[in-house]
Amino acid sequence: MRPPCSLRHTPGGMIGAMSELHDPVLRWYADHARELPWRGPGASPWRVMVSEFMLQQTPVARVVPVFEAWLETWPTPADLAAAPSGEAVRAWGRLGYPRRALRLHAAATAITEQHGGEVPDAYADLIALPGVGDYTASAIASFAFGHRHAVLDTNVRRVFARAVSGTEFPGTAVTRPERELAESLVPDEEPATWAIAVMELGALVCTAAAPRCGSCPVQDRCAWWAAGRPAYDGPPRRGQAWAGTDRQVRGRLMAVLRDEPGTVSAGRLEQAWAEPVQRERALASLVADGLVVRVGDRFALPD
DNA sequence: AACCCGTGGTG
DNA sequence: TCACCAAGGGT
Repeated sequence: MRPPCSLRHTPGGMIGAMSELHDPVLRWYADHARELPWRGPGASPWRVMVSEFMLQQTPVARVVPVFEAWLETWPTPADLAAAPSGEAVRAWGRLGYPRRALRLHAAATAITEQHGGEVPDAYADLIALPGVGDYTASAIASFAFGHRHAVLDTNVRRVFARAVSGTEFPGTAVTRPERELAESLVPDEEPATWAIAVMELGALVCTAAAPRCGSCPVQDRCAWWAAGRPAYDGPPRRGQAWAGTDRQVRGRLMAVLRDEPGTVSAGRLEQAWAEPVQRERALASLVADGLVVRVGDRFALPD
């Protein structure tokens, strides 16, 4: 039997609800964990790191094929660092937010130059890398190296919001009590398994839109369920405008550049978006981001 | 703190 | 159908 949950920290005085979560969640995970190419004993820290970059705001199903091809092409950080950043952007394909590809390339360069080509295991070294924030640093330190960290992603935050706090969704930003709760729940033994188990539960059962409470291992311990699944009552959560935004235009332009092996004429970009003011603004922002370079009167992905 | 950054699946 | 949202990070 696992020892009872640590009671060192008791935010909110919710010890009872907290300490009962571990065993059912871990048992559920043992039976329902997906086999993913960045999991398992064969998963190198680099594989974990690449997967975490790709999974930032992008669903698992879309990541898997790109991930496989990526690791085939660049099996180590040094391999990626040796390639032109534009090739990383091209290989990123349609995962979205292509600045992530640029940041992953920059992180690989930093790892090659400053860490002997090995993904660092310390949170402080990880979060210093481009494109690595609190979540990604915690995830790599935990999943790749087994370190004890609270891994707070959108899934984990939602599970704790419901099971412990009794609200349908967490707040916009991570609060101090929320972080302390998450940290208090991380077990001393196999903390990475706990982190990934809660995340998986949020991804497969305690989902945002249509939670499968009938299949949930902690339904009988869930504060939100006990309260009758009350509807979200917090501040309105901002939507993500799309049609007509610069993001849409940038996406159009990047799609053209990805699909061309060499340079692209200005005329070809005009076909992607007719309205000149917004097109030029978007193109300028792509150049400023380093996603596009001007080559004479033509355009291309960077070297 | 609020806003920006892609893309596509889904209920 | 269309609003919602997905293993966030940077500014």
